[in-house]
Amino acid sequence: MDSIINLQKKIVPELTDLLVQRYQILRQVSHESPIGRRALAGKLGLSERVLRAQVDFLKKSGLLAFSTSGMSVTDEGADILKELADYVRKLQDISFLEKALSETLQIGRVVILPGDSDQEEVVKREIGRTAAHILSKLLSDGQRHIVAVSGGTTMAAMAANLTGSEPNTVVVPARGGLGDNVELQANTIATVLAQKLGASYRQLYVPDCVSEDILNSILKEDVGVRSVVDIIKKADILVHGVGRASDMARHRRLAPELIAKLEEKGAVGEAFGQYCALDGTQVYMTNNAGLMLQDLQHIGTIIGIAGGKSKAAAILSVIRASRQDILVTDEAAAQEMLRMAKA
Amino acid sequence: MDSIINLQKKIVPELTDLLVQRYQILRQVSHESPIGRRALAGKLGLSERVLRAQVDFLKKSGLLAFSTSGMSVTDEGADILKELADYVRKLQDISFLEKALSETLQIGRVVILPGDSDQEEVVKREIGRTAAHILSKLLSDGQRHIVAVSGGTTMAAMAANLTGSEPNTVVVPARGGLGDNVELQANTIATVLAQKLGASYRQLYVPDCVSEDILNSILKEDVGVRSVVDIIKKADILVHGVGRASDMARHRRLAPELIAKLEEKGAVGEAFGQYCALDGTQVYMTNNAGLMLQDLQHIGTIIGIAGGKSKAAAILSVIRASRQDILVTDEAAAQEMLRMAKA
DNA sequence: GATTCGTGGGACGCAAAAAGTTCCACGTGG
DNA sequence: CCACGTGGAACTTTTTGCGTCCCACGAATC
Repeated sequence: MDSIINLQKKIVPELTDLLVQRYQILRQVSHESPIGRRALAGKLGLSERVLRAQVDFLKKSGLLAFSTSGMSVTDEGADILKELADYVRKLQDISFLEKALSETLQIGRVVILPGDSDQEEVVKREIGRTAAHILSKLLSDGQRHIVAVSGGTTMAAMAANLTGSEPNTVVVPARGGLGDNVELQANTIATVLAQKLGASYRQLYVPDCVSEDILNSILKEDVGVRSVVDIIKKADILVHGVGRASDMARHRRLAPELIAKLEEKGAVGEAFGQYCALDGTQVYMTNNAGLMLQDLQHIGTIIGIAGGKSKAAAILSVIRASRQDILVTDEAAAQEMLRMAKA
Repeated sequence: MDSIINLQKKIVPELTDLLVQRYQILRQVSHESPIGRRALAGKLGLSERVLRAQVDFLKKSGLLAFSTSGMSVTDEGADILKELADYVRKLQDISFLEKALSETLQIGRVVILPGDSDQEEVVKREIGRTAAHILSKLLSDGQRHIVAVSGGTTMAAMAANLTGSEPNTVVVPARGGLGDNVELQANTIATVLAQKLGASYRQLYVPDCVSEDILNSILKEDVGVRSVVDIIKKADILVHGVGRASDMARHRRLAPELIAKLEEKGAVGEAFGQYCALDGTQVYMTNNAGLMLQDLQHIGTIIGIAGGKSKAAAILSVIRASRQDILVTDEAAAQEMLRMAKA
């Protein structure tokens, strides 16, 4: 049942509005019958003409009956209305979720894709594709942009789906490298993204887990790293994924005592090197070059992309710790976050 | 799942064509990729422009990818296509059924409504409503029509749903009265129908089960009956229901020996007084005034309306026995009839 | 009993979207 | 090197959607 709804949203998205509109008309009529066109149009905020088109259809379908005193729903219409209720709720839940999340968490724009990334791999792809679309729109204003990106599977999904022609844009990693899987490193993502966009890119080769002294000396002496860091600090768009703190700590092979410390302080989420607790406090930041928390306020647009019920706490912590302008996530994460935020 | 499909067919039927079209495009591309617009449009019998609109949409949705050698489906498109297959099959089954039945039984037009009248009362209503719509269209050509109707619940459902303004039309019962339930008699149906249409009507008061002698004397002496019969013989539209032979025989309270004879000869279906066997032979005809089998060939349009899996054999027998121009039935009956016709 | 209000139905006309048509630059394969 | 089929785009025609106004009619109120 859910799969059908998602399928339809994908293949005939224009149906949703129409269906919801007809449902609303039917419902309104059932509550206020008999009611005339003009009054109904007023109630629903529709023009009389556009309402008439729908009403004529519903009449032709035998769901509405007309009398001299106005229209009312037929028996069949009442049956349909009852069945339709569930369906529309499912269909609408998402836009409702988007609004609720946007208001609760003070995020300018929330986009939610149906499903759960944890369960269906395709949802993560969908998040990536949607984020790609949003980024693409942002970049297409003709101005020069500096885009900072993080790593991760979701970010990779975004990069894979991006196309465009933005020769003025520069793509940089938000922070220095992150071990293991090359394909998911910020540097790699930045490269792929830049190539897809026809943009230029700069890379930042700073290993993780270096001591502060070594890092400082690199920053001082390595003019290549210096110049890239300077560009990063001037980024006006930041796109980042979100990881679960425990996963990321293990992934980065942090020292056991550090992991213990993170746990103790309640770190649940991680984004571009900063570890956050559920209440939004920053618990720890990896010792690396690139964007710092204090840099975020100067960035024009911060886009977070992450999904899956298991990541809800992580996403929430990151949102609370930093600012967030656009969030692209999935239904499962959104519902869980809303539940947590209320508690 | 089925309920959603029916719901959508009812509330947003215009989606169906669109969805099927997009599905067909996706499928065709997946089979012949890479393929270009023109070739694809040719294959699908679409104009290039209308195909392009759909193709652009599918591209925007990330289901189709374009290269210099043509278009092909993306991974996501392939997933969608797979899921879509079941769905479209369900959606299309009916139009497929309509075509198959129309060809197999040599009926000009077959209209099938989803569901089973035996199971859901609402389906019978739907059949009536659809038939009403068709009749209404037929009558609205401004010409003078004589409409002959039979009795039965489905016919009553049709009459209930009819509206129009056809003062030139005359409605008559196809044959003489049929005992018991007044509301379902042909005379009553004709009256209701005429009133709903704003048409005039004539009634035929001839009791069932009279001897041939009495019938003949009535026809000779009763000038009222004579004149109505003359009108009936000139009918250009016949709308009739179909009954199961055994039900009708019991309903008409035929003599036990006659019932036995009917059974022996394999009567399964009944329509306006004629009993038919499954192979299309006419087994028996009630002794009454009105339309005879030989009159049917002079009638312009014969519309049969009946549904329910249990009536499949009856409908099939009647179709084979007489001519049928339009058949309105339901999915269950249609499937069963097709199965029988193949066997 | 007259009047006024709201009803559904219908008609006109403009604007925007859809669809038909045609052209062109380009990559591919012979 | 050329012919062919491609995608992209521009232009024109047609259709449709929708705003607007009007009318006949029944009901309720005065």
